[in-house]
Amino acid sequence: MRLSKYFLPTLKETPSEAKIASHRLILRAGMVRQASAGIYSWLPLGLKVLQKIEAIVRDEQIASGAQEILMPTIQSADLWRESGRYEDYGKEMLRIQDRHKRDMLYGPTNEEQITDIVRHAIKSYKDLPKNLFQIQWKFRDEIRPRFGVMRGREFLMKDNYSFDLDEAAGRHSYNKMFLAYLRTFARLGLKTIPMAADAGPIGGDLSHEFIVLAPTGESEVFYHKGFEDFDAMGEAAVYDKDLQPLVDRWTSLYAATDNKHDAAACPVKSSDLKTGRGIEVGHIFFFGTKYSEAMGATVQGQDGETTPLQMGSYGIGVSRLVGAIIEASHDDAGIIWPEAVAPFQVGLINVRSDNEASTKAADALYAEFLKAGVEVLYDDRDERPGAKFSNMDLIGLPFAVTIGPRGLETGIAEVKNRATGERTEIKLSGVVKHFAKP
RNA sequence: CGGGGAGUGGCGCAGCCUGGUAGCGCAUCUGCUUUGGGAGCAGAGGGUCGCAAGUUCGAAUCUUGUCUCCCCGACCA
Repeated sequence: MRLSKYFLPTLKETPSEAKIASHRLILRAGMVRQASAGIYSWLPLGLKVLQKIEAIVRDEQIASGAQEILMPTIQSADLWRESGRYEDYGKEMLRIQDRHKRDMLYGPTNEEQITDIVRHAIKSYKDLPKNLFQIQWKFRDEIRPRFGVMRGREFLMKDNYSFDLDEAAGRHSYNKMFLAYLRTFARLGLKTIPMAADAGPIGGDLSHEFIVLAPTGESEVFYHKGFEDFDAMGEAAVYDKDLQPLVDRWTSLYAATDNKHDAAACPVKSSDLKTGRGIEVGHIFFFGTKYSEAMGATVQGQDGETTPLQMGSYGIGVSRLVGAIIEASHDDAGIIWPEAVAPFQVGLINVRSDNEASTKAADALYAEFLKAGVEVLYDDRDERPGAKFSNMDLIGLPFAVTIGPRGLETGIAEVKNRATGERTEIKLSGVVKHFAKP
């Protein structure tokens, strides 16, 4: 993409309302624009990142055996009356009426809806297990939205729901998601710690939160230093074996957020206890028959008996992850994207767009990048070098390739690693090869 | 929902106390000079001062109402 044609409204100055790094940076980098409190439009650069995160989340869901569906954002109040949550959910739920004065709502989550789908379609134990997921916009009318995209009212969420015949099978489904979440966040370049959690309004007795460690996270977290040696990517994606030992290992060490942590009662000796800051990006629940009983979602077992489905639900805050990743990875100059979610892999800078040789070389390199299938953002604008460098640092592409008359004298380009700041000189002929995926 | 703060050009702000018809920096446009870390000079365009009512000869400025946004707290993917 040529920057001269790209819609990328970056800001030199920081909007006054943004107090935390990720909020400041998504605005400055031209990724989003606030529409109203807690509601954002996604601009090209931001949407690209959102979609990359979405793709990884989707990939790991599918790898775990889940199947993708898409449910509506607007739901009927009647379904929620069946589960009793229409009354219980409170003001967080946005309630609306259609032209016939029917009560509707903008879904804050979809347990009722999925249960309705499944109870009509699944009648036999032979249809189980099933795990269905969607990546869909949700709306929760937060008392106080803040932190930009990290705590919006409208947000993109991956939610999925497992259905099993008995509790043991349900726990296996739960464990699958536990593993899938560890892998998902690791692929996104994040260090996460699972923590035992209250089930909250969704209900149930088995629940874990996944907390991303970020120096500017919203809550303080306490965890056993042993977590630092755990490697989520090392967990092979084998889902049909017994996953309990793996889950046990990841949950054997102490971890708690500040509202749960009691320094006096903490079982970990202080030399083993680490503190940091974190952001909740995922939450999984196993709640058994809470909804299936209330809504009559049952199957016949092998013995002919009718039993309610064992269910779990699992969420990942996809749009929140955009903010969380930035909180975990930025510096004074701007964002530092992990390669897996970077909107472009490489930024190409022509420092002297008035210089014929420089422009020719940069144009040629750009064409070569495109041909090699490397995602490249080419700053071909007639701007001063300083403006181009600063802008490139701000939007945080993993690598910046600089072409200018000075390097052309010896036939080299400068490649800068955004994360490390390291600069290397590479022969022009070898630049694209350096980035092309084999 | 409790407490605090702010709405003046795309962004950041001054002006308000003490009413007299709107200003600064950045950005934008034109021209010239410049060009390896957010250039310089000259010129130009752009504002119902959140909205509504009121006081007044006259309101960005005073009064009342209202809407929106932000920050701190309790709650949340």
